[in-house]
Amino acid sequence: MELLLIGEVANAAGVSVDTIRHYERVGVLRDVARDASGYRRYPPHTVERVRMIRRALTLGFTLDELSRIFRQRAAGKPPCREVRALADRKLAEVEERIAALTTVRAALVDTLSSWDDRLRDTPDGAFANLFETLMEETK
Amino acid sequence: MELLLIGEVANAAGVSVDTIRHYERVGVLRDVARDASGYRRYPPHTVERVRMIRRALTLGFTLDELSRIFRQRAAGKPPCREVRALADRKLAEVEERIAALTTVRAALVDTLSSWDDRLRDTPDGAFANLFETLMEETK
DNA sequence: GTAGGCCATGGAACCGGTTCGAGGGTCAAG
DNA sequence: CTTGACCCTCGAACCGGTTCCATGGCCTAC
Repeated sequence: MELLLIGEVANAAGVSVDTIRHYERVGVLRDVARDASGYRRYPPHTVERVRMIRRALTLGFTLDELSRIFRQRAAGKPPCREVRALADRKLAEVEERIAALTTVRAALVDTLSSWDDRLRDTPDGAFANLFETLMEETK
Repeated sequence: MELLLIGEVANAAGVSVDTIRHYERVGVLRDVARDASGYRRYPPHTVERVRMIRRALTLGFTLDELSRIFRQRAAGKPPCREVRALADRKLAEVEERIAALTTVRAALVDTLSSWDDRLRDTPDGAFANLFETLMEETK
């Protein structure tokens, strides 16, 4: 089987070589064999591994969590139940953030409409003092 | 009129004294008079100003943007229209983030259900290799 | 006069993932 | 033998808002 250079892996996975080395450093990619020149040589499935990491990141997992999970797995202790529980917490977090952002969006829409009212009554070049209106809406 | 100490302002506005000094440093609070001991003495309406800043932050404005706006206003150039346009962009950003998070949430829900399927078939103490399933869902 | 609470300063740490920089090897093509 | 595209390491910068640190002055009360 042909082993890949770091740049090939990076390219195929759509990340930078720095990112690959970073992943190794924090332990989500394991140390890999080196050729005579000291270059890292990766088995092809590493690309999938990197993509999997990226996907886990977008789902809200952190590199630190992934590294802990992989370490635990390498130690022969299947972390599946913990992983499942962790994903559950991620879901709760995402839902919280959506809720918070939805509130923000509503507030922003309100703010915009009140600003537009105010701007209609403010001649060009005058001060509408928009930010001063921010407080009344708070309550 | 009684002037407030920094701790009093911080307390009333629900932030730390460090935050107040930070706001001064980045220019969202203007430099304020000092008493004989070198202590900052704030007019009471500063508390409202700090609350306004916090509210603007929750709406997605950055300290840097606020500082620019305040500077422009202090220079006699009403930034109202620009501020309005900026808020519009903030709204768009918030909506983008909500959309992104909604996608993530759906993916997470899918992931959880497929993991649960898999866990049902995996005896305790065995490896379910949950993360390996992450890629198929991508496409 | 000393303890405890407030205030001052400038600079650094924190979060997490990524990128960049300096300084230096390896290798193939022209 | 030089050019250019790779690769290596280790450490630091970046984003933004907040907090923390060391070091020191001020003020009140016991």
